[in-house]
Amino acid sequence: MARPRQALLTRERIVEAASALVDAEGLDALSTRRLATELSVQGPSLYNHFATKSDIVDAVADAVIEQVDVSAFGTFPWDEALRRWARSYHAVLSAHPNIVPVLAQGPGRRPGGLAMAEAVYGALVDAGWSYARATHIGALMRYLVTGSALGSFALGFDVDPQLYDRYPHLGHAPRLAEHHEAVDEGAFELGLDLLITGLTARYEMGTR
Amino acid sequence: MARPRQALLTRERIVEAASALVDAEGLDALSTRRLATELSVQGPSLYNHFATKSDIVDAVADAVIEQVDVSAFGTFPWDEALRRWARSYHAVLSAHPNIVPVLAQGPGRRPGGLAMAEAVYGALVDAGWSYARATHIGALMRYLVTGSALGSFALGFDVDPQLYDRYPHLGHAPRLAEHHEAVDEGAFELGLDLLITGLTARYEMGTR
DNA sequence: ACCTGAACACCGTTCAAGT
DNA sequence: ACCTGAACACCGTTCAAGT
Repeated sequence: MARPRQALLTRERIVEAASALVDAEGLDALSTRRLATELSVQGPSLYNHFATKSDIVDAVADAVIEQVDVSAFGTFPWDEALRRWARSYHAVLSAHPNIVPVLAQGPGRRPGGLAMAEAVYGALVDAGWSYARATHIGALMRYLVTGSALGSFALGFDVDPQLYDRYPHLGHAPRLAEHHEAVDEGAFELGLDLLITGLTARYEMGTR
Repeated sequence: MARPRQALLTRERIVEAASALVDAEGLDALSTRRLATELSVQGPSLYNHFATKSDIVDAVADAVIEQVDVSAFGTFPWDEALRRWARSYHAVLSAHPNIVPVLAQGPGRRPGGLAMAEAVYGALVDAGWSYARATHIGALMRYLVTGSALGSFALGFDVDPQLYDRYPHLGHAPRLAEHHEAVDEGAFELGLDLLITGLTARYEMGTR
């Protein structure tokens, strides 16, 4: 087969297959040859649609960010909007943890990432926050969300109980995994509440 | 050359060279062959000292964590200790950003990571925080520190000004890079202050 | 325009052979 | 015990050849 009259690949199909592969088996499992096999073509065919593998990864990352709901910024006061956006951002990234290392690097040139930054920053500035503080708040929210999505805290400890013999306070560590969702959610919600409550207090004091 | 009478390699020398390579050129530059070349041996020689490349990466990560100063937990009240530890943790990770994706996965079986967790968790529990809250606070601090060290917020935006024509609020984005240190530090310090202040308030209210 | 096979310069890891 | 060369099964990417 050389060129078929109907193209075998589209950017959309490639991104879909790549996303599924990353979600199912992780970033390391995404190789151009493996992805091509999944799409029933040969590796080099992908280069007719993307210039590099990195561009494919970026497209996967942006498809995830586009799922984040920023609509609250149009309909709620800044603090409630921030809370709703952060929860959506957190939920989306927690559903796709394998791509988080890419998202944690920032929006770069990705349209979805830039659109999200525009919505957040615009809403904060419109609410009266200084440019500097609006930037800090946007950064801080990204730190919290990517930091929590990047690695489950509760699953970050090896389950071998014997490992903790030398650490008197860590006896419960190997059993954290059993309720890791509650632990990770609890930590995120605590952080979100502390940040928003603290920001609201400062806002009302006029230190914006 | 077969076996020399004095071993050419030690685990220490391998970790040192690997750390230097990761710091200078990033995790992707760390290949067994490249690392071996740096040490004037052949690739397979490394396997006499480490079982897998992953074990080498873990050793590099733990060498970084061991630099974090946890001594404040013995000498200061929990809130001040938390603040001092977090700043040290942040400074160390910011000095070695390329290894942060590994650290963000948790301590696993790494002794340095476990020792740090022991110090933090122990101090919080001793101060009167519940097991659940102590876990949440430890998680939260890791989220903030790894999230901020993983990718500079200010450097996460492409510098091409034309890119921002469609985003009315992001006109300053390409110039964030000029003062990225101040921006990233400001966001981290804001976050740290909001978290500790909020935790202190809850502690004093008795909700531990 | 778009897919292919062949090729290049890489990977991590195994293993028998050497001292 | 520890280093080596050869080998295996992989990588990302280029490119001329095909329709």
